[in-house]
Amino acid sequence: MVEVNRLSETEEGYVETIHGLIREHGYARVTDIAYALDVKPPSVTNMLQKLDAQKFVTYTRYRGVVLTSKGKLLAEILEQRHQALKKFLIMIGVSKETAEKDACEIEHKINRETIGKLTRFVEFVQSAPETPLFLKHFKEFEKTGKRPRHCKLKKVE
Amino acid sequence: MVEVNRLSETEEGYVETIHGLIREHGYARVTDIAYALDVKPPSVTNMLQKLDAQKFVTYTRYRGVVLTSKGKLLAEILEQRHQALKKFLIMIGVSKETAEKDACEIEHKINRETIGKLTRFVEFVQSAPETPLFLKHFKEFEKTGKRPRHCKLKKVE
DNA sequence: TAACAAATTTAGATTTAACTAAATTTGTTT
DNA sequence: AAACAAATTTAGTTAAATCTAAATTTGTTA
Repeated sequence: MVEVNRLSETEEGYVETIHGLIREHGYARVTDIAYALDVKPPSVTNMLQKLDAQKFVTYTRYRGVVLTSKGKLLAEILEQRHQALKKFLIMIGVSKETAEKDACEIEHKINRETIGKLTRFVEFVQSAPETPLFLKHFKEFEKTGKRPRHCKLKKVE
Repeated sequence: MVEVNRLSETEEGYVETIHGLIREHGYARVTDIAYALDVKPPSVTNMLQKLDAQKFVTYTRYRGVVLTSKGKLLAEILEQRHQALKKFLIMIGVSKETAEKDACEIEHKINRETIGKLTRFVEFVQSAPETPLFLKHFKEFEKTGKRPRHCKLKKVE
């Protein structure tokens, strides 16, 4: 696994947003980054200069930004974290909107160990041939407040 | 459910720490808060003044701090969040140390909806008479990288 | 091509939460 | 009680990330 210097939460947010915009529109303008992050354009310019100094992006005044390979690597790691978190939250019944928001916040805070476990947990559940029983039971538990009567089960054959 | 003004992550951390120290030692000194949060004493004094202004604590110069009922309420909510998160992380195999650290970070970020689901999920799992199958299977999956062969199960009787 | 509008950048201010160094208060010890 | 050490507070600085207002650049349109 490759290491990338730890950035501030805010810096990571910019890298992620730039990555997302480029993926969706082919480019990332100052105005669009500002809109996506709900900040004003001067704040974006400021941060682009910082990220350029750290070689996460290549920034040319008045022209635009692209991610360096270092930036792309970081963006991909963040994307993976984001997806794992979001999938997990949706899995336990959090709404898509909240899952999206919370994944955004949490992904910058969480340790490698935790994100690793969570990723594998999501893989585990998603690799199941059908919705695992425990999730069905959890839904039931949520509705009724009661744990479904312990299902006595036995392996066939 | 009662509402408490949303504080900054930092402010919440102070309230929580003060609560913890009082619970454990009966009082919370500036020096101890500073040590617990890994900041210097002047930073603590500064924050105590802010938290007092917002009525989360009662602070008397040179004398000490106590939580107001508003502060206690917030601390209890944070404590619940913290415990739910920590339990969940430990449940999926994160080490106690990392679980503690990450719970600390995440608890200030997460939406009410998410923490609600997570809390109920933890309750659900912990109310099981024994370690649920899916957790055993997940452990297996972690070790071998493979999902345990779909266990064909059938209800007894 | 000159003028204009939109986008971007610069300059400088603000806020939050930290810090250091110096001053003050408290409590203990002689 | 005086002196001293430890704890706390004050004063003033710093850094990160934001903002507004004003200046600059770009690209389009008359």
